Amino acid sequence: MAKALRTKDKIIVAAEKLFSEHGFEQTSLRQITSEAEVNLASVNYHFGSKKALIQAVMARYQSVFMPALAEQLYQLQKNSEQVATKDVLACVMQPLIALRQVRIDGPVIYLRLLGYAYSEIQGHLRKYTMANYGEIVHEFFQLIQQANPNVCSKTLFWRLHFSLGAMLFAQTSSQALREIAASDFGEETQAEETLLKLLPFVAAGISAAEPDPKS
Amino acid sequence: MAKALRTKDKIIVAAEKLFSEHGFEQTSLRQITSEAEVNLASVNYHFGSKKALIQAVMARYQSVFMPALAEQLYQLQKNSEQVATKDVLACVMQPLIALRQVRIDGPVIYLRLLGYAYSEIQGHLRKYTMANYGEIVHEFFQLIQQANPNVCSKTLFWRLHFSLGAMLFAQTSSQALREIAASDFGEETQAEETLLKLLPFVAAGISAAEPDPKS
DNA sequence: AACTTAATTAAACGGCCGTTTTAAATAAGG
DNA sequence: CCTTATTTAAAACGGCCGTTTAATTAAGTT
Repeated sequence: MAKALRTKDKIIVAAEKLFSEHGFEQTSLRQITSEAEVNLASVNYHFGSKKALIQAVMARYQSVFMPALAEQLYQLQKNSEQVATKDVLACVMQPLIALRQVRIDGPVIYLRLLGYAYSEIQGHLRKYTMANYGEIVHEFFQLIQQANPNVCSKTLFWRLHFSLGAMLFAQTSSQALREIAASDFGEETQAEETLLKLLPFVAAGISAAEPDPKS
Repeated sequence: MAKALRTKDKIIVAAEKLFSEHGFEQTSLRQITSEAEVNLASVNYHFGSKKALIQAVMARYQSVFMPALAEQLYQLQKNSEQVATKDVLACVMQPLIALRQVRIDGPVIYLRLLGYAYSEIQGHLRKYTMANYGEIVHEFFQLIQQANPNVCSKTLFWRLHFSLGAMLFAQTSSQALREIAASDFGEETQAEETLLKLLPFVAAGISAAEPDPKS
């Protein structure tokens, strides 16, 4: 029984690493079981299928991140009458850091997984997220609207997805971009620094004045 | 000889469509040759390999887009002493529209191809682009710097890639997002409208004031 | 017209994929 | 200690992949 959990965990740990590095579909079960040093068939024994393994990996992070996000949003709307866009956005930082409890490099892993999940299994992840954590997502959106009363909801919807795209792209190609930045500007950029640079960018973009419709 | 060009073109047309819909690695040569109604082996005969086909597809669009972008940038810096961020960004619109001359839906196809190219073949596309059109990219960056003298170069580098990520993400998941937006807000969103919504977002993000380093 | 070159075709190659089946080893319960 | 599940292990399954081969057809040249 104790050994069994070991095997299952070894698969999860290896799968998270390889999925976050190469994406879901580009990672084969043979790569995962080789990295985990377990037998190929044990994946299907413990998880049923590759798709189920992917879901298990994602669910493990979502189940930690989403409740933590809900708590942050609750504290924000409780303690402040007038919320600012940057404060709502900042609510995602602590839950991200909380992912260290599932894995030391959990925050980075989760963001990269999210990026691949969005580009590879399109609507699937969104459907799962909305079904299980729809209220949290909805509350996040409401707070963003509250912070930007002069921007129409439809525009905010798009701008939030632009922001998501900026974050996921930056994370997915983070390593390559940081190398280029280092060779162009001489300074090293840390992975977490990227997220800090992102916040003012998306905060300004979300709150930008809507252009004249006659241009 | 006339028939030969037909086959080669039929492959290109089918490949562009399927690549832009499902990505490069997810699209098999058998899908392409089936869609094009040509023999499987003709891809390797006319292009040499799948990788060469991908490069041919991308090069066809880049060779139209990049010179057109260079012309726009030249006109901008020639006619205005003080350039604004939104004007530099607007320089990409006409070259995008010019892609209609390679295919009716060229602009959309090109952006989606770009998105997959960045996420799937990471450094490869960037290397190719810089080797062939490095000066144009560099001039674009210079104009952005010129328009934002108060933002340091390194920050602008990251913000431009955030912008690229926002655009590519919006295009890659454009169809799904537009469906969601339609069901949530009742109005249909056109594909081109998405790009217009993007401009003020990234313009504001790029020009955002840099935050205090002590936060 | 015959001949040379180019283009198309059908079939097969080796390789990796996710999954399943088989049997052996291990742990748990009576 | 023996029986019964549970877990690991190795091998094979069918399927799709990119690529190559060899034979056939079409086009171009003198």
